[in-house]
Amino acid sequence: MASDQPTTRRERRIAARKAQIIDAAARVFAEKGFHRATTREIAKAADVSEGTIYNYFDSKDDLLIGIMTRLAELESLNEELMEALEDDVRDFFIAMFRHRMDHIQQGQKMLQAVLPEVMVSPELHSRFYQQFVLRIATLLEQYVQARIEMGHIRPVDVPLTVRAIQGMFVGLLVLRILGDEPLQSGWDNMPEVLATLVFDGLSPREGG
Amino acid sequence: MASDQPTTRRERRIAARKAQIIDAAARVFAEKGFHRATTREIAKAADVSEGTIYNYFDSKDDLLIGIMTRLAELESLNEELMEALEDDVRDFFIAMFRHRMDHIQQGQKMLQAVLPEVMVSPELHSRFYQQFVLRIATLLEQYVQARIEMGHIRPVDVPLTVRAIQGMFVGLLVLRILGDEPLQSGWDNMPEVLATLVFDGLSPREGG
Amino acid sequence: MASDQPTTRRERRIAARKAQIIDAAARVFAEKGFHRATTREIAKAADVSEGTIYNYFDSKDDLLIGIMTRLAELESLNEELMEALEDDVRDFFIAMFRHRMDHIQQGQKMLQAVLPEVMVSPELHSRFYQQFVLRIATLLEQYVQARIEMGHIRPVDVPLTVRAIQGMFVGLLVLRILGDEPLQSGWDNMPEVLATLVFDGLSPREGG
Amino acid sequence: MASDQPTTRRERRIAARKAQIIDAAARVFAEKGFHRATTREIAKAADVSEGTIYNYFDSKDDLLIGIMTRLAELESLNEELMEALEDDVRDFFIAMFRHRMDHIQQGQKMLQAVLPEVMVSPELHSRFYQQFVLRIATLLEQYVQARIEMGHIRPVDVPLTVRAIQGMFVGLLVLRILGDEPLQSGWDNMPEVLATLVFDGLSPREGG
DNA sequence: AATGAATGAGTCTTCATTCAT
DNA sequence: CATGAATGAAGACTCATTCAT
Repeated sequence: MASDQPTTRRERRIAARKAQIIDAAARVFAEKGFHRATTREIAKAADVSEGTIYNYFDSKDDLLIGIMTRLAELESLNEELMEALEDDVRDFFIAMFRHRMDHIQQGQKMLQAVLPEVMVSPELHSRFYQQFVLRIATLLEQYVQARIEMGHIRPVDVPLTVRAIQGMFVGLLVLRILGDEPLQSGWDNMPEVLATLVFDGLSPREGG
Repeated sequence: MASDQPTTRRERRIAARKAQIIDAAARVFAEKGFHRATTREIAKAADVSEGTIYNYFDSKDDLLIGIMTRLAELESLNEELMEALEDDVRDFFIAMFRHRMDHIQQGQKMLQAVLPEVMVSPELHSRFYQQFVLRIATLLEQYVQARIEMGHIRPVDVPLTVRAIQGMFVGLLVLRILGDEPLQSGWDNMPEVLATLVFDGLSPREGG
Repeated sequence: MASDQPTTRRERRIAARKAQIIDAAARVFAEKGFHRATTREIAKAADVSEGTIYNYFDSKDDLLIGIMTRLAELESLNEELMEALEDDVRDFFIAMFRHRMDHIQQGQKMLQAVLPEVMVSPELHSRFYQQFVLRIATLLEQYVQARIEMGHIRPVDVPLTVRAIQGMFVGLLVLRILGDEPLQSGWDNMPEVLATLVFDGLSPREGG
Repeated sequence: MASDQPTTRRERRIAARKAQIIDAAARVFAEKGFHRATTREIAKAADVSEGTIYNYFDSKDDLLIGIMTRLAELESLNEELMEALEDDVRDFFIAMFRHRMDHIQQGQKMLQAVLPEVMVSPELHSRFYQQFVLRIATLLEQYVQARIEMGHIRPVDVPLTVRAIQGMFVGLLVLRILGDEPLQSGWDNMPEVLATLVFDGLSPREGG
């Protein structure tokens, strides 16, 4: 399913270098922002020369694309979560929430590097939106729609409800970036809190 | 009630100029991002010279602060919403949601200008966080806590639940910036959707 | 002898304003240097508006010319010193030295404002040189030449010797500007020291 | 004897580039003055790009510091002159005068670049004063004091006398910068003239 | 005659990108 | 492939000067 497993020694070396540079870039971008980060800093953080960066990436912008691509590879929503699809609705939500929270936590550096720039650059809007928002939104819409029809979820405006949930993740990421303390220390409890908030709201009234 | 009504002719002229420049800056920042926006563009958008900008603001950074300050002035959460405090819980939430959605819509340009930069500049983190997140969060926490004690809201982890709700607003703003279509066209219906999602989740089970 | 004694009330007012502005300019130039001094600062120091400066002077450069002119007016070498011309040679030198040292002390602000800029701007070179160096040099040359012929001064290379003496004054001004402490506190004794040095020489009196 | 001989190829290349840029800067500063000189001009004069300048110097100000440092390196007062210390007093003075005059002539561009700015910038005052004035002054004071005690020099106010001599050099540099013609053409004769003036004095030999 | 807001040309400085070694 | 010095375009900011009030 993954497109190109690097097989040859050469390909593996190249992939490793790219990863090394992307990691450094993500770290520096996250810390100082895309524009305040200089290629010099990134080179130093990656422990290579500035010139080397340009042997692997076309431009500074391309580094950002690289981070997004890397981030997308880490997205394994499908496999892990698909298994929970058949679970009880509530359990599925908890699983999904946990999955997203973990994902945000792991990828925070990269998301923090990418998100602000994405919000600002129309050319990146759709790339990011498609890659990270729409795919999940579509999936969720299908799921919710199906469960509504099965009577497991109260009838709601599906697209908007899904946006609200999606938005919550994005917003929690932003609050995290802004350094919100309760969120920081309570992060691990969020899946349950969200499940209670969202799911009990979605579930049909007891005794209905 | 407003602290300093500019009274003299001179003060009014200065305030007008500042507003004129801030509006232009917000527009340009929103469109191209803080760093890609040039002072020349802002000057042109404001129909003044570059030099004039610096007669009213210390630096480009200061323009951003100016936008935040302006945004904060538009915050009138208290007055309008306080009246709804005694309403039925559900009605209050709808009122609040509507209020926030309107606010986001009106201030989108400015928020779009400010938010990405705020996420990226540690010095701005706390300023923005205190001004736009924490104040509302604190208010909501108090409200929710009180209503829990009155039995109008199910016992929940108050701080985290409030973060989830706050996050939703922030996240919806981000999705809006990213150009999400369903959100765009369904924006006016969001208050009800959110109320259903969030409130019915908070309300104690019927017959409980 | 002075060209235009301002007689009418109007002329006196104008002259007063010019003096007020020139004083301020000299102070600010002396403190921060011509280029680092802004017209705004000068205006503030003169307690007028920036615009007013331009009602009395054509440009910032013109202010410098104004200071030089003012400085030249203070030069009254002739009158006071001419009386000493017939004195004993040694007494004349002491009188002259004292006169120059006083002059430097009084006009330091203005000289400090003017000299560095004069050294740097070829257009000002000759103006300053003619006004403040050559006139005195010529006078001294004539005096020394005459006294040599009278046997009161040892035969020397007159032009170069006079340059050396002139240079001493200029150089002492520079050292003063640089903040040399012994010079500062011993300034009043300099005339005698210089007279001993220049007139008697360092070598012990023969047969003394 | 010089502290750090650049040994590696890299160090030599860097030192050469710095020298190349400093020379250009000194030329341009001397001609137009520090503030009227643009980095663009300096770059052109040094035959490098503007950016390259900043690879070797932190700022335009730093170029001035660089010139001063370079100038200080050329100061070899000690070695060459120390040998003359034991000479006849008159011969020592001639040697010193010749040394200083040569030094001024060689370093005129750099001095002309540095001196006016030094007079104007309090931060540079002491740096220059210590480096170029005080060191020599102290040396001279010691010498004169010793010779007075040996009876080779008439008892005088040592610090002030030394200032007068120091001032003469500085002043002659200034007159040279101002384009004084007799000085220009007679420069090579100045050491003898100065020696006669300072050491013998103007007064005719008693009993001569 | 005085004011001071508006102007915009001019400058230092940064930094992504290139390329000779 | 790696390097890092060189490049120069671009941009924030300053400030002498003007002019409407």
